[in-house]
Amino acid sequence: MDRRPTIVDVARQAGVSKSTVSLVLQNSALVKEETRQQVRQAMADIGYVYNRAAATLRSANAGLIGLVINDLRNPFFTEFATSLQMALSAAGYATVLANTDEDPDLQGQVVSAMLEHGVSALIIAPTYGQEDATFGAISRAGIPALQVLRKVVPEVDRFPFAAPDYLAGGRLAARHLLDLGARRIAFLGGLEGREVTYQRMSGYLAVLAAAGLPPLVLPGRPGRAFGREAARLLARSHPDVDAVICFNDLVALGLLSGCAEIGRRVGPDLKIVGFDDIEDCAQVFPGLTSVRCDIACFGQRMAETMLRWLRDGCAPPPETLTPVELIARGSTLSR
Amino acid sequence: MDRRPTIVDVARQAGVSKSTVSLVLQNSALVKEETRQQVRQAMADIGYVYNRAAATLRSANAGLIGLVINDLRNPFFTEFATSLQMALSAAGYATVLANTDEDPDLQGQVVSAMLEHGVSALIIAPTYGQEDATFGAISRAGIPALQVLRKVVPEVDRFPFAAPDYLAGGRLAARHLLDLGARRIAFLGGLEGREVTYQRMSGYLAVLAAAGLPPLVLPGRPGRAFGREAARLLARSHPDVDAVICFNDLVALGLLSGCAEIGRRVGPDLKIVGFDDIEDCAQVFPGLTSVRCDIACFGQRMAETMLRWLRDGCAPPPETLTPVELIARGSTLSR
DNA sequence: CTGAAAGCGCTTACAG
DNA sequence: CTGAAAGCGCTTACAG
Repeated sequence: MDRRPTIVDVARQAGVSKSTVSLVLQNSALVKEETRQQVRQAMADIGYVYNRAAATLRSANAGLIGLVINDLRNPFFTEFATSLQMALSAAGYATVLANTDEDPDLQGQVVSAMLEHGVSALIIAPTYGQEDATFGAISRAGIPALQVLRKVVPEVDRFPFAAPDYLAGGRLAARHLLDLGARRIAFLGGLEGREVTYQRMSGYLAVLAAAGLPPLVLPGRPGRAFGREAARLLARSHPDVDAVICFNDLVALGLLSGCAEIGRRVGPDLKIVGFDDIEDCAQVFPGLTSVRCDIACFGQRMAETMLRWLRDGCAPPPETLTPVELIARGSTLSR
Repeated sequence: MDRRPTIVDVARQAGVSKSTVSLVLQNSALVKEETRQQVRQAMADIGYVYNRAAATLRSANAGLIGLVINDLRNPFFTEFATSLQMALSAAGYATVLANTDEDPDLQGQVVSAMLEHGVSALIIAPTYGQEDATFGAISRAGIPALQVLRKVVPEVDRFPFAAPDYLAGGRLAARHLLDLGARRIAFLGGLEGREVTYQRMSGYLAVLAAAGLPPLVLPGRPGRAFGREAARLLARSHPDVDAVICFNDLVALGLLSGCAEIGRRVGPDLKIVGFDDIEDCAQVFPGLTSVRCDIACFGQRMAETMLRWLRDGCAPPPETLTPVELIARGSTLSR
């Protein structure tokens, strides 16, 4: 047997027609149990492998879902992608994954490639820029698509949006610090002009305004390197700052390292809150207080949402915000 | 236009036959430049999207490569998967990715699913267990497949193996510590019975044996949590240990946290070397000395290797070990 | 250089 | 419940 066996080979082996084999493949209730057994046995005997390309061509369902991620190296997104992929896999869908590295051109390319491959749906943690090119192409393809974690196009009826409730998270973080007696609270990291930065910052701004305290916003790249440098910057240029809310955990973890480096005590001297609650937060010392988005759960939830949309035609609500909670750890203890 | 346009529609629009359109799609030199332009224009005009499923059915090349990873949450593997995917994407291949979470059953499942999807090739960072089920299926499908980072089946002619030179890495780490005056060096982490654990340990064992020093091996799960606990274990049960080589960076970073927690000075009191050199190593304080595997480069290299195999039929050598180097940082400084 | 025809391996109505 | 036939959108020889 040098070529791959087809349903015709299976049919011959089992002594039925190829239509019957096809029905068995689809778990149709039309086929008698005994026949089903025979067919399955025949498949096993000749080593049949289902050819999805052929099935796709006829029925226009590839069983393939595209997952596009703006920064897959960030553990927050890794966890998201992993939990989503595993949930889809359990439901019989394979995941085509691409990292766009915050590059809009790359994003356009990979989305086109996925559409050519006939993905049945797309879940996209988008990057900013060239939104029309990317989402226009998806729109023309007419497949279900979810924008997650960042809203980059306003058409949430066509492209429903879901994310953790960043605003509430920022509020929780700010209140936590106020309750602990902090009086000069900064917001650190996140690129200026990005909607997601503003989202994560706005709860903080609201709480400070309500308390009659002035905000201090120090934008920066959302990675460890910036956080680490910021430790020096804070000590030198803003010695009055007694607490910091970071754009994400990477910035916060960098800041933690930076404080260790310059010998500033995290907790008593400077309280630090991260955002996302990636796994590292619980493992570093002192532990990093963070806003838990439960991204693994969020990933599973997005998988279910998409499966429901695909299977029952039941589109999700235009906007979904999932709850967040504050996890207090050593980085905000006073001693 | 409610159905997706096909090459027939493009042909009609451009006033040529559908064969010609197909040739244009394949960038065939047979088509006159002027005709090519017309056809491309027609595609753009009617919003044509290439249907790869149809092409695959006829020509048996899906332009899809499967990537199977045993632990995608570990930044080492994330970086590997990301760099590989991006290199494949640049070459026009889409990547189907799955995390197996070290579960052999899951691995069998996702590999089957990928074969059904007609992946042209497979790159697999395998888990231990049920090797025959997984690799038997790949073998029957007859597609090129690479086992990377771990060798789990001995048939390296059929499944070429590539990984960083772990043995050399262990040797570098041990020599580095001996040169710095360490006299009681432990090897920490890695599950017993796994080939990869032995690989990473063997350079250490060889160097210690040559120096006439007794080894101390403390196996454990390859994550931060184990490393952190190990700080206590070492201080209590093995106070004479003055240096540690860790199975991977996660263990080492956990150990770093654990030492901070119990107030043990990393460097002067205890020297620590990690393995992999993930990005965090340079960002923590003190910086973590580690064995650099340059996994991003390794990922790109594997992409090229596979592309050459696929395009030129040029199979890689049965075993490839890529060089590693020791990156010294604060965690092995004496003060 | 271009066109007409067959065929890849399935699914889908439609008869029986 | 099962079978014969058409067709999904391409590619691939084969003529011209």
